[in-house]
Amino acid sequence: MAKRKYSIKDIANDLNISITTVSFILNGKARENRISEKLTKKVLEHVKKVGYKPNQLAQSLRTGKSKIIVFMVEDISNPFFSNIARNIESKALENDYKIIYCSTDNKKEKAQELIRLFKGRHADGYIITPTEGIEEDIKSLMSENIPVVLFDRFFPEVETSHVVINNYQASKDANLFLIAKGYKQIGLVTLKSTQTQMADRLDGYLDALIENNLRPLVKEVSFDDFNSEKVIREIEKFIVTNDQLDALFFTTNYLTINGLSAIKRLKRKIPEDLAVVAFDDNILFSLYDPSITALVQPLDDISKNLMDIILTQLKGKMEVVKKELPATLLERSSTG
Amino acid sequence: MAKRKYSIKDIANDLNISITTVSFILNGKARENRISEKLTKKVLEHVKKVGYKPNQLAQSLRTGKSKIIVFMVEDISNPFFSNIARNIESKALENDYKIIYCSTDNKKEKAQELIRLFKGRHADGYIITPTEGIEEDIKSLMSENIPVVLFDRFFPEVETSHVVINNYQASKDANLFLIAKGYKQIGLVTLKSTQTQMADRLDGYLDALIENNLRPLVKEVSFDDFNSEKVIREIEKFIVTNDQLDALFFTTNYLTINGLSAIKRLKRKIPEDLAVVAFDDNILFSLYDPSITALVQPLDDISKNLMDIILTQLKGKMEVVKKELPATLLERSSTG
DNA sequence: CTGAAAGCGCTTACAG
DNA sequence: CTGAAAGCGCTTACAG
Repeated sequence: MAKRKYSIKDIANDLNISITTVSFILNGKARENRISEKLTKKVLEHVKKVGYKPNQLAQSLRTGKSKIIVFMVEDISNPFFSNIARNIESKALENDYKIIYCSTDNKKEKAQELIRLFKGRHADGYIITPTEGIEEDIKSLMSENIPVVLFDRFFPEVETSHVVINNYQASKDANLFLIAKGYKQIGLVTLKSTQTQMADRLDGYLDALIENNLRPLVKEVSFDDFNSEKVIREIEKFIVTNDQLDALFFTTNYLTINGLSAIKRLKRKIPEDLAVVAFDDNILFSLYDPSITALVQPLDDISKNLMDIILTQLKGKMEVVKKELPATLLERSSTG
Repeated sequence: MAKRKYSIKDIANDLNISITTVSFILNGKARENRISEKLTKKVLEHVKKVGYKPNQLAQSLRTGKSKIIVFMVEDISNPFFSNIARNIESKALENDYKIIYCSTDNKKEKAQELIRLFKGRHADGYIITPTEGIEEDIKSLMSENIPVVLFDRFFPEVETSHVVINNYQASKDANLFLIAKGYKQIGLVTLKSTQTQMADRLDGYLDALIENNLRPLVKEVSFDDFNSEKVIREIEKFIVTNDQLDALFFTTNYLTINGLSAIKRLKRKIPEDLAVVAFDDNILFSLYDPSITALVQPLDDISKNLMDIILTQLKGKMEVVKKELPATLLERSSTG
């Protein structure tokens, strides 16, 4: 096993001072404890020379802080989440925090179990895409003054920090864009979900159509059926049974991908037979033939805001910050 | 802050026994310390009733184990890695381990810094896609008896457990397949790299061509230039200056994606003008028009083997296990 | 200016 | 069968 590590005690011994003094100096409390500049410098130099690193475990046990931030998302293998993961990881490391990730599969039970698990492990903070039904778990974290930031979606009735997209406006704008292009029968393919992001995307779509006296046509795919083949068939059926459709708006990445499969199988031409707009971008959409018009989420900006908020809270400023960032409509070839 | 947690001491108090006894029972050492069945049962029931969970931090400090496995990959936002991440995460959790991930960007310095960081944090084990030049760091971990498993690539001269793909054979087979299909001028687009996986893919290609008296034509994109636009242009140039090419074999996911962009810009038809085979699959390849023939890596199998090996080592059996798994050629439309 | 000592919550060698 | 005690490596209130 690893050799016994060089500890604060060894430093104290080497320098013939007490560990208290070493600890104060290491924690930047030399001044307030009126330790001489000379001694401070001497200790710091020695520490550097021997390459001493405090034992994080012991610090954690003593201070109750683990220097761990939990990044709990729906599915880490979804590029939207893994790209954000990538961004926050480096920022966390810079600030001496580690990120532990986990995937909930959007299942309430799994989310609750994970929160319980990490509470037991004294995680210092949480960045979460909440599943439905975990309001109480979030509240309980907050009542213990543990930093929490939600993203992608949130609970309107729970006062939490969050970073989301202007789902309503983005969705509405995308549909107004389709309408302006002359499309008259725009179908919506979305997930059966009461979560804010989905509700807002639906509302944006509905309002755009209603304001223009167009008839909404909504296909809700249920999340439990999240099996590609099944989803593809559901979308195929939706298209076939609504022959008047001339455009489709998909509310997520995955739905779009499955929708493209469906359209391909039905041999419908994009955009001649059917225009397509996707919520959320994907490398596939830029390379697809034709390329797919998409609402692009600002990944860097989302990541930056998430980390800013959680780091501020970790420093003890427990204010609630709510950010709504704009998605950008990137017009490509799938919309005529 | 969080209320003081219910500790082993409280249990001992509640039940009027010593913490030693509680600890033995909790750690399944009741039998060997000849603690009565009756008492054992009583303690276990009480523990369950009050919902006591041992403080992992204290256990870690005492035992020197952190229950953390580091998952250090090239880039967690690459779907190949995030899919494996997803798989190993659940298995780790089942076994009471957490996964901390980090991305090296394939940079030696970043990899070394991260290993140093996590050694300081007493990570229990490491799953790593090594960058070039970190042989000594890997050796140093192993010399301290810390479990390490490499994957995707490894150092032939360092005796480490690893899980890789049969890169040579897969690459050779894919090219033999192209040759059997009648392609005569097969170009290779690969990364400038001395790492095993790249070297083997190159060798497989070379042998397939040479055995069939065909002339190899290799384009090496340098990794530092890993900027999409630049890569696309390099590939465009490669295609244009080698007009006799009738097929391209790409050695990675990203190279293929950029290659498809290049081919599209040049308005070459796949497979009529140029056949395409990709090493590693991607959702894009199945939906692309035409769909792209790919060497599919067995993600589940890779993940399973990685976890099996590391968990065995974590249990103390420090044997070196080397796994080479087969990639499967999935024939689609891009190869005629 | 500086140090001895308590304590975070565990595990385990030792003693009985 | 069971318990008192040391110790993992820190931080910090208290005392001088």
